[in-house]
This record gives sequence, C-alpha cells and structure tokens, in this order.
Amino acid sequence: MIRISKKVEYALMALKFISNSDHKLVTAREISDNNNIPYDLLSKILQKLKSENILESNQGANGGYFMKKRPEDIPLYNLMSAIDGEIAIAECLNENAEKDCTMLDTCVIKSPMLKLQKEVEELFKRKTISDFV
Amino acid sequence: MIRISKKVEYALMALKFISNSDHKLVTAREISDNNNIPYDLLSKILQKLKSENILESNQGANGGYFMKKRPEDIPLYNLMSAIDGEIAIAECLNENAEKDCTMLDTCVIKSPMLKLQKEVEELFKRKTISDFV
DNA sequence: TCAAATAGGACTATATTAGTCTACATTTAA
DNA sequence: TTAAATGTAGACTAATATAGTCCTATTTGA
Repeated sequence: MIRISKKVEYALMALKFISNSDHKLVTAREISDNNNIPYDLLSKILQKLKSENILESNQGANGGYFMKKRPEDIPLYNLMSAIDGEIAIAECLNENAEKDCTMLDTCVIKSPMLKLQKEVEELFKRKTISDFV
Repeated sequence: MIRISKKVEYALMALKFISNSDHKLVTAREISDNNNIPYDLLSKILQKLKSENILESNQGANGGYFMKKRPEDIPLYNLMSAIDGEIAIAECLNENAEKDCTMLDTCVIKSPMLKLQKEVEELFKRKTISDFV
C-alpha cells in the first residue's frame, strides 16, 4: 500500500482553510473545529509547517497562523517530508539502510528501485499545494 | 511516508530469481535460501502470485514454481495490488471510505487527491517487472 | 494578573506490516 | 505402498508505524 498519511491530509486541509480565510490570523482551534481535526494533533502539524517556513505564527492572545509562502510555491513533496520525514519508497532506500539492510551486497533490486524512487519524487515535487487549495 | 512493502520487495526478488534461473522449476526453498527471505512468508507471497496468474506451480516432490507471464507483461501495479490489496493513496479513497470517512460531505481535498491517485497509478502501471529483472 | 494562544515533550492506543507456527494435501521416487 | 519433498492454507504473534492524548510551559494582549 502506498499512501498520503492522515497527518498530511490534515495539513492540506489546514493550509486550504488558512489560504481561504479572510482573517489575517487563523487559530489552531478554528481550524480544528471547522475541519474536524483533533486539536492536539493539529497543533503538532502546524508547528512542523512553521519550522519548514510554510507557515508563520504569532504567539499569545490574538495569536494564530498565517501563510508564509504561497501555495503554488510549496511542493507537496516538501509538505510530506516535513511532516512524515524523508520519503523512501522502499526500506532499503532509507538513509540508515546501509547499516540496517542485511543484504546490501546481494540486493538485486536496489538500482531499479532507486530509479522508481526518483520518478515518484518527481511527481510529488511537481504537485503543489495550490493543486489542493 | 510512501512505500513499496517488504512483501513486494520479496516478490520482486523472487520473480527475478525465477526468471534468471535455468531450471524449469524453482522451489520456494531455493528462493528463500538464495535471497534471505523468510520461508513461510515467501510461500504466502508465491501463492498470491499464483492466484494472480503471474506464477504457475507444480505440487509434490520435484515440484516448484515457474513464470506464467513474461516480466514485461506484468505491471508493478498488479504485483502490488495482488500482494497488499488495492492501492489507495489516501484513506479517503478506499472502497469502504464512504461508510468510514466522517467528513464525506465536508471534505475539501478529495477531488485533487483523486487526481493524484490516478497519476501515481499511472506510474506504477507503466513500470513492469522487466524493469527489475 | 488572567485568559487565550502557540510550543513541545512524553505517553498511550490503534492499525498495519512482517513473520511464525501448525496442519494438511499432492506428487514422486524408492 | 510408504516416506520424503513439495505446495496450500489458516490462525496466531511480534514488530513497527501512525494516530491521538495529556500535561506543562511560554508568550502576549487586555
């Protein structure tokens, strides 16, 4: 199975909500209530989006989030890797597979897998948040 | 994260091994030993490949498996869905999401997600086992 | 100084994936 | 005709990844 995690779905919904809002600042609570997303989980996601410079926030009362980049400038790929970490299409393509994989030398499918990985990456880099907003 | 399951990796390795073998029949044990794949797990996988008409088998002593289709006629997509079931890029695109998804009516990202799903499918349908063999 | 907000770590629960165990059925060769 | 080699199949357990919760700061405006 191959999938977009629920967290990324939530992120997309949040970004859509923020983009379409006419407020300057949108709170996590608003997003959570309007989209039926667990508040605590959403908070974590928004924080990650902030640390990726996708969102900016004001803390404190009357605080909230706002877009730091335009949707068309945010590849879906970046969103995914920000939230779920590096995207490896197969276990053996992880950074630390070199120490984990028991069959490094004998592996017969690594190089075509790598090629496929590149193609999937391309696809997710071509897509931007504006495709969802 | 987005990935090819280990079972599919094993299937690819098995198909490669069978394709490159000069025996008429290859046993699960041979494949398991040569590729470091847990025997029981591999057996299950081979059985699924059989039920998908990718492999054929002879039972009994001197039995084993052999290719029923040519690698270039087996899309990676089919292998994946044979082994791991239908490929839905997001939870909401599953067959039974209609009853499960709490936000059917309000969902704001379903249609672009569906488009993305099609594109990923295309990619995996274009790839065939011959790319790995 | 209080209430409303973001920030962030630790924890628990759930679902998915990987792997194991046991029993049985089929075929061949001795 | 029987033993060994093989595929078939279901139930179970273990490991891992994902989703979700809880609790406690910290910041800031009224």
